Amino acid sequence: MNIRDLIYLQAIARHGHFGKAAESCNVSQPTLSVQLQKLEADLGVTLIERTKRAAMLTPIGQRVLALAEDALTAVDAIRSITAEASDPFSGQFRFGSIPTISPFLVPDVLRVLGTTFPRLELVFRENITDRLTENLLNGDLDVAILATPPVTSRLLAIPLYDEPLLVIHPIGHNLAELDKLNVSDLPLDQMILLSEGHCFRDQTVDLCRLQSRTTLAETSVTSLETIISLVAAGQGISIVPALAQSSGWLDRPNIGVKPLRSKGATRQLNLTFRKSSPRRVLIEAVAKQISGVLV
Amino acid sequence: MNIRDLIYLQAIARHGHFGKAAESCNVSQPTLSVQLQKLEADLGVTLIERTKRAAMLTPIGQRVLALAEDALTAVDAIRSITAEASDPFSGQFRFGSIPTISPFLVPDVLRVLGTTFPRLELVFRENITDRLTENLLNGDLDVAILATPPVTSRLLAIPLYDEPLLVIHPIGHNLAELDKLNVSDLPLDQMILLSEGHCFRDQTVDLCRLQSRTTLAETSVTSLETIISLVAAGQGISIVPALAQSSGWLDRPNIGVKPLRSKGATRQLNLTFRKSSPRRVLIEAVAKQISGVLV
DNA sequence: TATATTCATAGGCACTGACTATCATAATAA
DNA sequence: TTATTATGATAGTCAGTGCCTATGAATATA
Repeated sequence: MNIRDLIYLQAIARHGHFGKAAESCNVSQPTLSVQLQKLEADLGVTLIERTKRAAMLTPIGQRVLALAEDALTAVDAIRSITAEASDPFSGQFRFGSIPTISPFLVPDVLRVLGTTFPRLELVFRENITDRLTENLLNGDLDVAILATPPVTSRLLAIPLYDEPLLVIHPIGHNLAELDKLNVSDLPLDQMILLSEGHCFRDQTVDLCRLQSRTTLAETSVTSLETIISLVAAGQGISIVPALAQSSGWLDRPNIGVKPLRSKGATRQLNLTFRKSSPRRVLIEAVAKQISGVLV
Repeated sequence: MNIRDLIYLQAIARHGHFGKAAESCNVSQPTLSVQLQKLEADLGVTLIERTKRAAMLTPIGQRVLALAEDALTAVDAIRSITAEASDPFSGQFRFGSIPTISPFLVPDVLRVLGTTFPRLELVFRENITDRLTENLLNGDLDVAILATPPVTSRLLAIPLYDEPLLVIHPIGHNLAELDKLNVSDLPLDQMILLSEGHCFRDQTVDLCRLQSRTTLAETSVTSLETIISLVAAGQGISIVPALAQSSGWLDRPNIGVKPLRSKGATRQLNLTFRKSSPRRVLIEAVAKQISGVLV
């Protein structure tokens, strides 16, 4: 059986005439004649009763036609949804980002992508790097904005932004007197860190060459917002990504901000996606737009 | 697009693996690979995202698969109903007969056909010859039991029974004294006829060489049952088919029955059907069974 | 690094669907 | 009836397609 055969059957039934049906299908009459015979032989029943006057459906032919039209409806639907989806800038676009990026970036990204790609249906998901990586690999996400390079060769990353790191401290803190800060200047026992699982915690710890056990118990919290509040309350110092400042999160009365000058005191944001993704064109366009937001 | 392609898509989606999918379809892996590429090129979208680890559906691939499965369901249904219907002795069988035959014959015919062809779904319709002929020609009936030969070469007829005609008269009528009746013996002015449209009326009139106008007004009625009752009431005489007697319809106190000996005083019952009917085998078997009833 | 796995590609072959030309049969007109 | 027209079926031919085997490229795994 064949979709074409079903269309032929439908045409013959509609026209009641092989010649006219053939014309409507843009094929010759013998083609229809032969193909219908094959279909009937295949199914083992007579679908059309031929007369010199009219070609009419048998009872079983009517039932087959009804089902054939169901099938053809589904096939038409396939053609129609794929015709829409063949536009690379349409359809659902699922992207994720980590908690230390999303509050500073996602609102702008959603706005820009929404206007640049109006036919895209944007779906956003926030989670830690490991979860987002899983989502990427099993196809639940199209892209993720991460601050770490891909952990597997199945993923690719487009660099978005080399983000400086900042030290924040209470206004009265003695760091306030220094202009240019180095990691070696920091009183590491006063550092407030994010809890485990956050890649930004790992980066901070690596940078300071701390044993992660040293400060875990008392000073790890689950969000940058909490860290900022604690610093503002004079409970310690911390390192935060620069986007926090440009988003206005550090504009608090009791907080001092200093750039961190040490070598490697940046984190590289990138747009990560499956190497096998069929939406490469769209993803690269999206990366360009996000980079634009970050200028 | 092609039904086979949809099956391949389904298999790849299920197995997440071209090789296994190919095995399940009993084709080689390159076949699947090439065919899916063609399908994707045809539709203009990527349906499957290929990895060395797994072949997974894209979002549009999932939507296409859902519709493909709708189509395949309909196709399976076609295969299943045609497999059933490929038995020539199954399915709906629509037959008709004229009013001057059905009361004597159809009950027995229904019983015999029902037991001989248990998978047949019998549908019966009674009407006059002209209507039944229309029904035959437009495909609303498979066969009809008629007492006249086909009016068009598009219909064929299998002879069933050469039915004698009988004269009925009131017991006290002077015909009662004659043993063998001829048409010339009949007092034609006392004849009660069926109304126009009934072929049996036409046969009777032809036989008696009456002008149909002569007796129309007073003595035409719409059923044989009425005729028999009128004769029983002494209102006239009539000619009835022999089956009326074997069915016991003439077993009434005041009715005398005499065979009509004239040449051509019979009517030939036959099973009429479209020459183009695809159910020739079944129809011939049915004719045989009806003939059996008539012995 | 070597091996195994997986999907893609290339070349060859058989089958199928399409065409044109023609036939057989039936409906219609002369 | 006989001639004409119309319809579906058949025959022969050819191009396209689906399938195969053999092989390649890229990745995962030992």
